[in-house]
Amino acid sequence: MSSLRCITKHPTISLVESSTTLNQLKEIHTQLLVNGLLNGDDLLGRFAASIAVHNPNNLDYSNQVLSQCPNPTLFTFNSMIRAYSKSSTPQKSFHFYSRILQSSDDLSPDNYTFNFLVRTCAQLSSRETGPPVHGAVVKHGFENDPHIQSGLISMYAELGCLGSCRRVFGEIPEPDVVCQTAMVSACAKCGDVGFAREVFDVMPRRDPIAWNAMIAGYSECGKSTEALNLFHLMQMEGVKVNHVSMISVLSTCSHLGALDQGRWAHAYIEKNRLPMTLTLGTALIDMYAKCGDMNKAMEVFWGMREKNVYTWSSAMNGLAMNGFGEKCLELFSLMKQDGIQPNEVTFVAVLRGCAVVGLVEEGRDHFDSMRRVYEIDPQLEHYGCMVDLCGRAGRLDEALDFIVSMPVKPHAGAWAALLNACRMYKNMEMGELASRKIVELEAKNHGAYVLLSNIYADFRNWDGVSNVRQLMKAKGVTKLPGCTVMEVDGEVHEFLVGDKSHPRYNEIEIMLGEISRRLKLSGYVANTNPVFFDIEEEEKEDALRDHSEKVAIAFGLISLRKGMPIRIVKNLRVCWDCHEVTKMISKLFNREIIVRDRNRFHHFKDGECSCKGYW
DNA sequence: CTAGGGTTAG
Repeated sequence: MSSLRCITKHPTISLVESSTTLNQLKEIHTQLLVNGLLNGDDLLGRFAASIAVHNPNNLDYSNQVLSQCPNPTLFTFNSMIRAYSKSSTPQKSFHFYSRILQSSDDLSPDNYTFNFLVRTCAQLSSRETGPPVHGAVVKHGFENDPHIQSGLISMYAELGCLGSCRRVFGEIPEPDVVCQTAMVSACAKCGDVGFAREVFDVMPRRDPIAWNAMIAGYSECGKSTEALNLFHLMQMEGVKVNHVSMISVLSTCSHLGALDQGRWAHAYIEKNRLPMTLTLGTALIDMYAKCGDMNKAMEVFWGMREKNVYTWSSAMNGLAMNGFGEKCLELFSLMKQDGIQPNEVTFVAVLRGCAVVGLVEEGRDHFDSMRRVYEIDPQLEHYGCMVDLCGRAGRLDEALDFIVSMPVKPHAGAWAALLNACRMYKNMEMGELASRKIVELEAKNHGAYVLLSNIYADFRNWDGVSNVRQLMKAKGVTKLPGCTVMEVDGEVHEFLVGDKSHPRYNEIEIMLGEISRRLKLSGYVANTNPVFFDIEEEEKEDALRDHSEKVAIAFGLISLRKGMPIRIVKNLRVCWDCHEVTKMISKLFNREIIVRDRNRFHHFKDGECSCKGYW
């Protein structure tokens, strides 16, 4: 009786929500059929639409209901297009678009249809469908609809067509704040963050979303300083900061490895009681992980009520990067127990976790399970991880087998992983092969030349060393200057290799002297030895003591209170000599030193490093 | 009853 009343007033359909179970849907469906109300009022069509929009997990069921509908309305088809535009198979939207065009009821697509269809194209990131749909928009006369205009701008940004974004935007006589924000975001996504800023600067009204778009744009382009500056400007102008703003701020801190600023952001979120959403929590985990504070990252992780594949993958990747391979694999088990489906990014973390612990067989099993159990085709990255995994364990032939077995042409990264292993395990022939391959792919890959030169030096093959140098000169290979960044009391200090311009350089120099004195006392052989000289890695300077990380560590020793760990971020890989020296400093000065290099973390303590000598 | 811009992992 009560259900009948519900149906006559139609609220049964609006009862469909995301938590409605399939059984409940079936119950409602049965009531609709039993009560014979399906005729005349298009209840079934509305029911199908309602499922599609509010309960997209049951899109199949929605289709089933739709199939019992003799003459679905435009409303129903539009709802289906909308649902599929957000699904994992957006291309199915076009099926319903065709049904509109071919309908015997003379249905004609309206502004809603195109709005959703444009989103489908953005989702598909397809240059085949995007422009024709834009054409259809114009043909049907909807090109002046602001909803569709903003959608088109986002769509062309997905396609990487900045020119088209500008054309669409330019044809809007008086773009509103939404279209302007879409344009800011689009320009940044296409790499022209300068133009994004121009659009942003001339906006007559900037709401918090516009600010967030601009900050995120800087953040994505790696313009960290600009991102943080704009965030501060946003606060000074009294614009309401929300949790989305903080996601970009945290992401910037992750990028910089700026723990102090990251902690400040965390405190700001709590002080202002911003909602701790799933995304924000994940950004926090990533920030702590990329700043080397894995304890704090896991504290946040365990405190989160809800976790998705991003949350798990961030934590797992953080554990692997920080050298906690077993923990990473434990987390993987827990994730599966929790019923979260791993994806290709999760497997990058899993394989890295295996690599840092040297679990070759387990890594192989996980790699095989990708396709077999999860139907994920391994990508270049996964093959690269396998090469690294085998290579680290000294199984160079197996590593090479993985490269040979790649379904596509191996990328430089795979060969680089092999080359690194060749350096560690002193295999000159394979090292030569690997570096030749890298240089074929990337003629100016500085790291490849340096590693090869290191291998030759290991073999006292000075002709080889000299040939590599000549080759580099002939090809005009330039090196990226080594650079180390560290925070002291929230202030960022940058040290370039050989740069003595720091205001406290005199004190730093005294400390560098003190460091070498203590090193010598403890038996460290100064690196004037020509063998050491040639074993340096990505950097080549006359005096190894000028390597930026050493200068930064010296500055840390004089500027950070006793007991405070020294945290530094280096743009290149740490060189062998610096690694040795840092191990000893951690012991001699009783300091924890945490170094993030281009690939991973090194946690130095009591003369040991978490990477156990392989990086 | 179906619309628009900002947000996380490699």
